[in-house]
Amino acid sequence: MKDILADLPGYALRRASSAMLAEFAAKLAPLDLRPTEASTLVLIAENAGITSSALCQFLGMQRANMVPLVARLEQLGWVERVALDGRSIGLNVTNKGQKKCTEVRQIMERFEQRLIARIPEEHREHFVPALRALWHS
Amino acid sequence: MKDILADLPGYALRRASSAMLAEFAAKLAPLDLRPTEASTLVLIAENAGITSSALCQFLGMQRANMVPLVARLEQLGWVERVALDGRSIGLNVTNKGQKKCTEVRQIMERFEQRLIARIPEEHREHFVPALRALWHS
DNA sequence: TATTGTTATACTCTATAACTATA
DNA sequence: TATAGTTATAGAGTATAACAATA
Repeated sequence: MKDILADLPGYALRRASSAMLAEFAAKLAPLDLRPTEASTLVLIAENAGITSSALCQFLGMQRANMVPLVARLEQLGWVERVALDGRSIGLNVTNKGQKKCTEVRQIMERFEQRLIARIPEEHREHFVPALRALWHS
Repeated sequence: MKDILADLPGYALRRASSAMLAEFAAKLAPLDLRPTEASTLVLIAENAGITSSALCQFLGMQRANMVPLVARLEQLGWVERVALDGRSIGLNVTNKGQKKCTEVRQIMERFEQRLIARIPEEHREHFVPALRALWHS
């Protein structure tokens, strides 16, 4: 089998990313949270009162896609919305949500540590800088 | 804005991957091919007579998802199917498909070169090895 | 009995277009 | 006039379950 894709950085990037995302999703599944929901919850917790728009700008997604996402977190009682003015709505994590958030953070940290551990030591320090060079440009 | 995700390798991996994939998809769009279709076409070209199952095993996807993919390539007249026995079907790229494949390869190579160029020189050699460590385990 | 190809279905993430209410 | 939130819709990738036909 000719493996002409395996040496392509773009292809390796895609495969590694989807493998890691699937693993992360599996770890989150017991909490009934998708990766995007988990990231959103954690970001709201760290930035009390943030608006949906600011969140989207930061996460690099469209505002429209945040609507059902926040709606679900609100319905679960983990996030609450407070009108800032007649147009903007600040997001906060509830007490109940804080507990969930702690669990999420634990899973995230464990996951990230295991991910790093899998990268051979001599490549580790280069990993995030290389990724950020692609992401921020 | 507290940026607690930005330093997480898993998050950086996901952002970089989705950014690059979107860019790759945009480059392929004029050929009316999605990234997965392009990879499939190129792999068939390099492995004449390969079966759908083998292709899926290599690409890390489910057989079921290959069906509409190959069907489209066949309908476009770029791939043809030849029964190997009563059960397996070998895939080949047609002459018409070879021309498209050359275009795809050009776009892929240009894309990969630009991707590599964006990574600061001192991190470059570490990039694919780190990704492969995540992907193959 | 295991494998190949297939159908049907659903989930996750993401995008665009268009609308409304407000700043 | 630009922005925040929203609705509706679609597309791309992927997964599972179940099935028929064949090895």
